[in-house]
Amino acid sequence: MTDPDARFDPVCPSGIAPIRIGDRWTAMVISLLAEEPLRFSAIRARIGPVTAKVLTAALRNLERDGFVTRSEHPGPPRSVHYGLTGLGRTLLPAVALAVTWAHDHLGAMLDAQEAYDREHARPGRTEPR
Amino acid sequence: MTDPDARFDPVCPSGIAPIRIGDRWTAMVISLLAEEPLRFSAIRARIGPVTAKVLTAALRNLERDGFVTRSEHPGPPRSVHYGLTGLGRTLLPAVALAVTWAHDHLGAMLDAQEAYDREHARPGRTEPR
DNA sequence: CTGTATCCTTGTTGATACTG
DNA sequence: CAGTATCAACAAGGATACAG
Repeated sequence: MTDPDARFDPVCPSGIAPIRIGDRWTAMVISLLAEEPLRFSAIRARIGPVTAKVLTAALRNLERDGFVTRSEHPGPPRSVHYGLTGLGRTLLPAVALAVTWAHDHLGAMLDAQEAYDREHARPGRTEPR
Repeated sequence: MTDPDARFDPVCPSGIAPIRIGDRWTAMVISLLAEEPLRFSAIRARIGPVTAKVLTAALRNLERDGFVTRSEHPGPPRSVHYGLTGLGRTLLPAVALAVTWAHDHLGAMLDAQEAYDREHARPGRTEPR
């Protein structure tokens, strides 16, 4: 909330969390737009490593589902603003729950995975990979 | 709760809902096991159209994540029982939220999609596809 | 600046056949 | 009964180049 740019990892740090909202970038976009409407380049800058093509696809799906609005402001240079709709806001509790779950239980899940892998990776051999 | 077999569609009716828990069958499996531990064939019968391979993969992932336990009872015929762990139960609120969201807002989302498709499908031509 | 057009890699889901 | 082994089909995600 204090950084102007590129911070992020609340939900699905690389997609490891079991609770997902839409595709890979949907939850982040919804989180960002919940605070304030943003233009394409602002969203992209804050999310970080996402190509224009993929972010465009995510925003198109969001728009098609009725979760975000898209408004063009002619230029040049032109700008396109995206904002959350009321329907889009109904997803915020789900995003919040995903974040809370990850905060509370992701570590336990990762530990369980490690234990499982240790136990099921060729019994008798201690070297992983 | 009264049917012994094959009923289902609470979460992700075909994967259209935007909130997903794990892979395609994870939410259903968790919902089923929340009521009572079940054996492989029972899970499969209740879910319906899922192949043994895919259900096995889902259960393996669930086990690896520490969400379900797997206990073998030698036969023949043998049986393998699956049950929810405490960590697995932490996902129940997420499943419940997904079901509630779908109940409350899936219709609006579907309507938005229809409207979007109607508007963006070749303006001037009324024929879809 | 805000995308679109290709091409490519990877992951997910499933059908089918077979095994302890 | 409870899986495993293969093979096939498809969608998601991304790199790169280009366009309005």
